[in-house]
Amino acid sequence: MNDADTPTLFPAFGLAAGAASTRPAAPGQSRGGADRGPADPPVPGGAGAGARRAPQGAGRRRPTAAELVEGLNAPQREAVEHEGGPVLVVAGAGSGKTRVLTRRIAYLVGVRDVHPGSILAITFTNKAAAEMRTRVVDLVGPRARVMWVSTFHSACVRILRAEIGHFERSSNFSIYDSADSKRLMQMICRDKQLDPKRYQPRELLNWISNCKNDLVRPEASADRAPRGQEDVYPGVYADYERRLRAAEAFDFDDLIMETVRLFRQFPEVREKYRRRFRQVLVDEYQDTNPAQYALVRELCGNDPSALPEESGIVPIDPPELMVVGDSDQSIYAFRGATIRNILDFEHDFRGARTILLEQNYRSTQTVLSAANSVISKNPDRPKKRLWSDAGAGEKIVGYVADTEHGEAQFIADEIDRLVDAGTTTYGQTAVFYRTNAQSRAFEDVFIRVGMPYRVVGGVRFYERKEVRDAISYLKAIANPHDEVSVRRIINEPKRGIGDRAQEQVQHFADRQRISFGSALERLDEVEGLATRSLAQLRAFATMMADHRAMMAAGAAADELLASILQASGYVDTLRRSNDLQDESRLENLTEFVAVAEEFVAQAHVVDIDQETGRPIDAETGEPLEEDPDTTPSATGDRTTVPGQLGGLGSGAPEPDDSLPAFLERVALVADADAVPDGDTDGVVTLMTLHTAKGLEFDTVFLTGFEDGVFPHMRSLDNPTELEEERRLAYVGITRARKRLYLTRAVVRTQWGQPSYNPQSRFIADMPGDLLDWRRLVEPATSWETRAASRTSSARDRTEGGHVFGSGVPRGPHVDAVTVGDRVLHTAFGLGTVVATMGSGSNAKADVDFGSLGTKRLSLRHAPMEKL
DNA sequence: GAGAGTCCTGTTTTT
DNA sequence: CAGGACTCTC
Repeated sequence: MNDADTPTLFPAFGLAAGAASTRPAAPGQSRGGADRGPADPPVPGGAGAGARRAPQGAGRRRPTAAELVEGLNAPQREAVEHEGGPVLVVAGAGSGKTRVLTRRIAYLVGVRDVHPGSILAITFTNKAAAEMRTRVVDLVGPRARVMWVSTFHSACVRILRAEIGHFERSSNFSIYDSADSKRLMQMICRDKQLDPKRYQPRELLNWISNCKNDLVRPEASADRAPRGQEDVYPGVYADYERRLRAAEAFDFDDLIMETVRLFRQFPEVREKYRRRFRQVLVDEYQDTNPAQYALVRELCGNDPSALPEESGIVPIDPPELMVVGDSDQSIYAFRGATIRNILDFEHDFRGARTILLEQNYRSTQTVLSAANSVISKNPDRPKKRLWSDAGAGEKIVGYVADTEHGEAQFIADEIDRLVDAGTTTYGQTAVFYRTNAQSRAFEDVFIRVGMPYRVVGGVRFYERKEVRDAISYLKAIANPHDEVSVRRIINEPKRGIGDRAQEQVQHFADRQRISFGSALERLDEVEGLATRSLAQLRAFATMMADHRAMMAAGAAADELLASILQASGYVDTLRRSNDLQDESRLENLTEFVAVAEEFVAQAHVVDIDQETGRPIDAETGEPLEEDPDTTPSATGDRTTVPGQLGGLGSGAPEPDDSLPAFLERVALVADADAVPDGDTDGVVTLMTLHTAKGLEFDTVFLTGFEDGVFPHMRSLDNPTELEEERRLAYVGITRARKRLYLTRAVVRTQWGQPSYNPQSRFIADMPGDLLDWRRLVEPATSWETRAASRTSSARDRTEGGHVFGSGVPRGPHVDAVTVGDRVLHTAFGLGTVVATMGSGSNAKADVDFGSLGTKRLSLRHAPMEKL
């Protein structure tokens, strides 16, 4: 949490800031905190060398310009050295993008004498931010720490905490994640007595999120609502906003939208940040949404809205802007990202240049050729072609398993084989899948055969009930008005504050127009409470008040967490329980406390000189540079506060161990932040394709190559979504350095029922001669044997290994069916159509085969005929 | 007010 | 199949 500006602007809310900054570092925690993770060595030579570097003294030599561009190819170098107008770096997969970014920042600081405090670098994940910071610090020394390297969300929180007073809102706001938002929406739907069938919280939230991503406020949202919902949807949106505000909370999308709104409504504030950030860099630009684009535009555009005359502020020239991205790797359209942003960059930013990075340093040519041919099927794509001089390398291995377990078994066997042969290591191997649900089969098999693995994502740590409960306690302490959090834990563990009692409190709160939390402070005035309920409510209120007092007195986050878990009876309840699930809950809570302790320890990696109260470098003991003043003199407020250096939530030294700071970190961490760096722990990595973006492994297994799985079912009838799926395939393929496997299962259990999916169309998009099919379909089980032998294998095998070719089956099949039709299936026999879905080549039908059950069949592929 | 049992729905990706 | 929401009973 930044707080740098907070105390000056909002003394009343300054409690979070000061307490920690004078606290001396705990013994043993003051050293070497900043050099985790792989880093460029101090002398340029190549990214990713993992060695822990020696501490750098104050007298370390500045890298020279030549050193900073050493080993770069021409376009990379051009990007690093570029000076002046806006630049778009189109960085294909594996083209050294991160290297360019870090070297450029180092170059700015080391050669062009840009003050680190005037650099703003936006990354997609906190982990990427931390890594970038570390690398730059390695290159130019600790003073680089004062850079802002963070995600859009983190940067906006930091700005909002400092400036939200302009909107007359408290800087002590909570951040609602999607689960919180959902709960709030459920409350709203209940209160408005909306038919839960017609109005699903999730759907409403998605719609609202889209509005916010497009910077559309409730008043203006009517024409975006679905037909017939022009009143209800905007009404719900308005309500949602009201209640967020009452709870003093922002949801994820608000963080961006409100910052943009702030800049637009208060140009002098915008100008302040434009003056501060003279160098702006945005990574993964293809994944930005319209709101994020607007933010970049506010900060870096050359036509900012006019400043009020009376402010006397003369607008400053726009800062230098560099955005880096690859439209082929845009995979977040589903959450509002617009590929338009990168495609139109040159148009949006006057005088922009484009630099193309097409040489790939990661993969073999075989891998790249496959990736190129898949992605080239996307229409209207800016042409570019990745190339590599790494040589052809091994062929891509294809494998068709009978079931998802067969698929997993093959992969387990194959990994063991490769590792035994010394060809690769567990840590350099990854298994990717489209949806998290697919991880299960792999886990089952991997556990059975003793394969060391780790799953990234999936049931996220922070989504577990007990962890969320703990967080809610903390949030409720930090922000008494946070309705969602207070309500969540008021009766958790059960303490006899039931629905009735809560309703009465709510009722009172409504009548008094105060928050639920405030009503808890005035229990005596609440009518109709049973004596028992009243006593329990009082106890609860007292407990919370006590912890708020602790917080105000400067207690650190870990201390508060441990205390509330005890005081609330949460831990005791779990301990007493016989349910063995509760045992693991207890473990998770222990881990969560450890997370908090780690956070607090981190907070003190930046040492504070006790005499001067100024931050000193943990390694050298020398004073760190302060942030440059962020404030235009015209507004007169001073914002530089010692001890507030470092990037928020970015893995940088965090000089604030307070509860709000901890909550902020917790709210903004992504699962991707937990992704291990390469083979740090020597185990096979399992994750979704989305999570895989930005990573690389020697050996990659892409699984579930089936139409309906990947590409995902929901995209099959939508060309735009199909394009995104294809980009996802492109991302997956280009993760592989040396070996790539594509696997699929003939039959896989999906939502409890077997489903037969045809081969993914993406396979047909690759040249057949790149593929070496290790196994096709084996005469083993029921119908696919007969079906497959007739449709593909025998005939297609002769076509240069391009096995399933067009994927159009031979033999009996039907083009269309309607409900009630009787069909004869080659394997299942006589059946009755009970439902149909999709159309054209995606048409499917549910067919009741009596004792064999009902099966969903793709008409295109099902070997059956109409009777 | 709590807990057990049942229905039912939905299964993409995440800051 | 699983998780959540909802209902019913004690």
